[in-house]
Amino acid sequence: MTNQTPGATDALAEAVTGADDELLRSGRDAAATRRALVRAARRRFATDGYRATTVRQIAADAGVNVALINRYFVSKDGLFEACMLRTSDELDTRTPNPATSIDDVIARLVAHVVNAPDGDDPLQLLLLLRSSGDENADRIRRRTLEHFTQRLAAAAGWDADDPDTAPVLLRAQLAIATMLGVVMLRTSAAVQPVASADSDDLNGPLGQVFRVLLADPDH
Amino acid sequence: MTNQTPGATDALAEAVTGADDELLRSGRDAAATRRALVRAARRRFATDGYRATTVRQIAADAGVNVALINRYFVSKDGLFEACMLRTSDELDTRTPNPATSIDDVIARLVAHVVNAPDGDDPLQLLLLLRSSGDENADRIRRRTLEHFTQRLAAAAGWDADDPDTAPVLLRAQLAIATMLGVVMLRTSAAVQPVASADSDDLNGPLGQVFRVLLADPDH
DNA sequence: TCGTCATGTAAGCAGTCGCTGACTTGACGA
DNA sequence: TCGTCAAGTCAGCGACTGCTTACATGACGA
Repeated sequence: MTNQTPGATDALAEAVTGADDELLRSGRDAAATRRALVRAARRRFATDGYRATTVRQIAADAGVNVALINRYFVSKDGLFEACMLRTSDELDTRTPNPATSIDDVIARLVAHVVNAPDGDDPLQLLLLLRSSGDENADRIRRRTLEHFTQRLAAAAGWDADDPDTAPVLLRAQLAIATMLGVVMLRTSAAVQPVASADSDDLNGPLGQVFRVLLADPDH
Repeated sequence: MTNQTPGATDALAEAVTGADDELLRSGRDAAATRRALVRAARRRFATDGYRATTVRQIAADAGVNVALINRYFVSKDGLFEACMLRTSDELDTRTPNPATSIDDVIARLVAHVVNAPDGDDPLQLLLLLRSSGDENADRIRRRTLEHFTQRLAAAAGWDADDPDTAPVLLRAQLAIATMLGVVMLRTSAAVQPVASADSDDLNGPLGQVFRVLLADPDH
């Protein structure tokens, strides 16, 4: 089962990096096609889930022929994996570094839940809760979440060499769980009142939760 | 599109109430068959999601012929709807009443997340995050979550006539979001360390979160 | 001008899905 | 003993799924 389609070997790496384009207008640009597919797929996978999303939908959203999904990403699973890597990458570049204050970290977490610079960022968080059943994609997902946990713990000012680092990681992960749960209720279930709550409504209580979980009492 | 199959009109109501049976041994008992189907379906829907679950899987799990799903629940969506109602019912009977202390309420919430009396209770919580795409089932889901929010707020000792009841409901909903997020990370993604954390590990931090969200400062 | 190859297209295959309709089986009262 | 009907079985239908294959198109160097 070696890779026979030309350009498919590095397709994943290429599609993961680089900025998103709008819907493809004219073809004959493989890189742009791959980006358009990943962009469309991430939206669909995040909102509808893996199984409910069809490759024909994704292709139509991207304005691209269906067969190109298999050409560039080998399979639907391959495209899903590329989406995971892309989200993992974005999460990495956006987590605040340890230099920032705890209040700033918390503020950015809340902002991440409410809305984000490019519009559909909370949805991308949901991708971390979707499973394709593919073992490889699931491993990436798990690794991304655990990596995010460590970076968040570090950003909160915790030392990785701390003897009791395990409970610290657990606390950071509970904060992530809260984020994911809130985004779920807001977008997937549209439950009131949290679905229509704005930044002002959420800042207080969410900030308290994150502070309880992440703030070092010694700070 | 009126109901033509005998017994299908009250099938939903009957299947929702009553205790679960084990896998069906010998047939000729419509009520038991319905219960076995709902029981098997709830497990599958909660763990694998709606689309990834096939009616043949459910029927096999229940030890029942596939066609009976359509006979008793009209459609796959109908069975899903019955599962929702069932979960809604269980959630209602299990939420503590306002008489209990806030500490007791919090302890029960944590227990709900970690594990439950009958074994797979946290999984049933996940059903509230699954969507079938069917409008009716989604409405039940939303209503169940909002009802659960109100009962939790009441159990925490908040007055429904409180002038600022909206932020109270929001706080209760954030607690529910945290529960759902944690269960998601534990069961669906199997992310460490939260996935292997036991009651002792979770009691402290989760209790703090729930207390911050639910505890009335005037109490 | 022509050969080459990356890029994109069109049609369809094999499999699975939810669901249906005609059938059999069994319990039970007259 | 037999008629009746709920309960359950069985084979298969139409639609849709992911994916493949054969082919068309355009850019570009020799």
